[in-house]
Amino acid sequence: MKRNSRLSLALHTLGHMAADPEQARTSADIASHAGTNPVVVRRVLGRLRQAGLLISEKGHAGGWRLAKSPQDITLADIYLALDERLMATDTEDAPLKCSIEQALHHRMSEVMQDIERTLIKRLAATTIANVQREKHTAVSDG
Amino acid sequence: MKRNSRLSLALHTLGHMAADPEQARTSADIASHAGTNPVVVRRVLGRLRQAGLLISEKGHAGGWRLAKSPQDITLADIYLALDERLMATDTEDAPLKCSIEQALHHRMSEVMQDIERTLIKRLAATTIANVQREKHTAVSDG
DNA sequence: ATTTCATGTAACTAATAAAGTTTCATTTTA
DNA sequence: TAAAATGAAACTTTATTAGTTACATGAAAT
Repeated sequence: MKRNSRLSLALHTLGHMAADPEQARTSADIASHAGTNPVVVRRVLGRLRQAGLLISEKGHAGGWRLAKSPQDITLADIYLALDERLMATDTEDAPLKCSIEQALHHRMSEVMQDIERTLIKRLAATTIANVQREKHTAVSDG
Repeated sequence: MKRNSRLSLALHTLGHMAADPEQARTSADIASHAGTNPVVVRRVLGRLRQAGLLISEKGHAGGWRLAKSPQDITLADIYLALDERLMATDTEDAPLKCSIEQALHHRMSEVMQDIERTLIKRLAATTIANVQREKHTAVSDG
């Protein structure tokens, strides 16, 4: 338990959905397939719904479905929807007393922010449909 | 408490040391300046010592000192010494059952690893002496 | 030698965050 | 109206990190 597994769960679920976009899936089904709990699934997928990636429907034939075509969902969308951040540290917030401290922190933050922008650009280049397709041929670099 | 503050403590301490490299500092002094505990300081600085960035000496006039010139210590050295990793997730390890899961995870891992390499390159471009110098003029972008 | 002052380290406690669980209200459809 | 699904609140469990206590070790000063 513990270590952030939201990204794992999201990738797993969206991967399956991209392979068969029409089929609605219940939290219970997803949970049992992913080896976790329906409430955990609803928590994670709820974030993806808020980001406009998924649709959920209550009631009898309800469940979860992609909100748009697999070609229109990128890894960046998923990353951003989960609100993950690189390197959770005090680097950004915190009071910061000395100017000496400030200088190094400021530089580190600059680089981190820049890297995160680059990461998002890179992730935006891959859709969940892309990866699906490549799976059937061979997995090459990007 | 909690949130990873090792990087903060390391940057703070090395920043001061870069400004006055000769002076040895005790864990107690560093801790009181940083608002934490001597044992916590020894834990964090111990990693920097293992990485060859610091020297510690026991006994009377003992304490902590830079192991090399400030110009030879980069932000990458610090980052690597602390063994921080971008995005702590299950992305890498974990068993991975379906091939569908594997495809997305693999792609995500590829991008993350590539980004981390880029990050380290970027961090390697700044030494703690650099930042110190810039502090006295003005803090500009890099 | 002995005292003093420092690190090194082990073991424990406290706080925090995420996962897992229970429970129930709400909504939709058969 | 009953059944099946999500939504969400409240709670427990687990894992990680910071903080603390205690003491062994080593080096220097007296």
